[in-house]
Amino acid sequence: MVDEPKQSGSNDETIGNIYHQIYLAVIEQRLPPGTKLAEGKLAQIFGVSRARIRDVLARLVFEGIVEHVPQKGAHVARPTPTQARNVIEMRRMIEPGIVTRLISTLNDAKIGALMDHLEAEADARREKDAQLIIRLSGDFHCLLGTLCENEFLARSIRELSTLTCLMISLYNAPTREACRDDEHAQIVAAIVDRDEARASQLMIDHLEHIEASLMLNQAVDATDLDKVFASVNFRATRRQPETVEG
Amino acid sequence: MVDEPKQSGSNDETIGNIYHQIYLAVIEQRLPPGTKLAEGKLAQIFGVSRARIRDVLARLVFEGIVEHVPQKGAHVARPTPTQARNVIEMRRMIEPGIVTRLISTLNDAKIGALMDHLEAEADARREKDAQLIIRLSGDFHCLLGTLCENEFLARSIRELSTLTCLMISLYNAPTREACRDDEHAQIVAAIVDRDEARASQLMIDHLEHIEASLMLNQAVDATDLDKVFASVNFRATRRQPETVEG
DNA sequence: GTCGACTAGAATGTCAACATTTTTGTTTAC
DNA sequence: GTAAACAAAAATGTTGACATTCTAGTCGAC
Repeated sequence: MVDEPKQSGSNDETIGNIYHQIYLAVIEQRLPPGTKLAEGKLAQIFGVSRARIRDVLARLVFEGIVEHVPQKGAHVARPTPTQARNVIEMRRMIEPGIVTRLISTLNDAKIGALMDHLEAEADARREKDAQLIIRLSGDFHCLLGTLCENEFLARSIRELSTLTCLMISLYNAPTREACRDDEHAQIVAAIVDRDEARASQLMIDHLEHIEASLMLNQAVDATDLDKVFASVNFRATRRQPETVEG
Repeated sequence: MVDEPKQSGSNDETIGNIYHQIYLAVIEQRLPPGTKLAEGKLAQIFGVSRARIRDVLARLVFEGIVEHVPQKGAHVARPTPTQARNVIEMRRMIEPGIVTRLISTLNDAKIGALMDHLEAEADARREKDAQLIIRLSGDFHCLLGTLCENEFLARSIRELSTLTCLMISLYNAPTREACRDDEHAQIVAAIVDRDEARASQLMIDHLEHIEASLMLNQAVDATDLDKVFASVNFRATRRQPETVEG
């Protein structure tokens, strides 16, 4: 009669958990773009078989968070500048629609959820918890997607937000801040006022600020190392050859 | 030096091929919504191991074309009325954007591709090839997505178009036609004229015609059988109970 | 005749072992 | 000292077999 609690919960739960942990690690930049995700190591770390890890990686690949090259393995994705522009462009198309739809179905519970989130963001900013700030900034847009009660919109914005995190991690100018402090609060204010036009416009502005903060001109496309060390005079930085002989 | 051609091509190609064949079969309604997709049978049919079929099914599940219930297996998806409305709603958001972007990058090659497609659709209609008509109707929207040169938009509209096919298969009123004959041609005409406003409006009208042709009120949500026979007086249709006593 | 339990078959979930390819480290020739 | 060639190690790709779960068919009790 009584459900005997298995020590590790259902297996389906386990792989969802693994997915979430890797997902969070990518979002919070603990696994920077380009990081290799070796199946064997992950299997060892999470105490499951490689097949399970393979399923998780397949899902991450499908969502564009991870890139997979045959016989080479999986790596955290490195969106190209073109992809970055396309992500923002698509977000400009659907996010105004999301706020519009959210306003048309707004209720007290949703307003409460929005307020709670803003508070959490403010807290993270006060504590200067960089990882948390990044995560919550993305979560804000995911929350709007969830609250608008259209699962397809919600999934899309979630995937695009995640990619945006990777883009910021790759291309953000250190001097600028990708997410200005008060923009989310202003958007929420417009939503609560049920001012569709203002909310949509603020959202578009917000997305354009994000795009503007990215330095997409200096293409760091390739395998990293080539471009990173392209301007370094290799010989000059070595120690002088006087102590070395054959 | 010379590449020795393997008899069956690369394995990656093989699973892409299997995916495509199942995908086409779903689109063309040879595998109607709800059809069970047993791993073992598919493995036998395509001459590959079950693991390969599993990968293909996982991808179809990700795309929403196939539903998976633990311990029960995979079935061709049966979008609910709510899902159907949400799919159309999202399409209303992104497809005007797609035509706008397509117009801004239009060239002769793209116009040629659009014209070729219209011709193929007309041919299929002349030949009254129902399966081909359905497929090409969906392909039209995918083509717009591809031509607008934004991979994320292209993927989204491809997935949403596929789901729309399933929706039409489930909910289309037999008396109405989901895709009016000339609407695609009119949209293309507006695109070639570079008239963004008209093209967007025609696209929205087109999507609303599709939604209007669906009978989403009579919810056939559940496992099919329950609702289908809900209004049937079961006893009345049986033979009279004179031969039965307690 | 209906309902329930039981049993045989089939399908799914999982894993560990094997084959292939890539990468890394060492040796050898020039 | 450089560079190519070879060898060892690690990682990925793939498969077949086993365990568990669900389904369907049969049998027996009331």
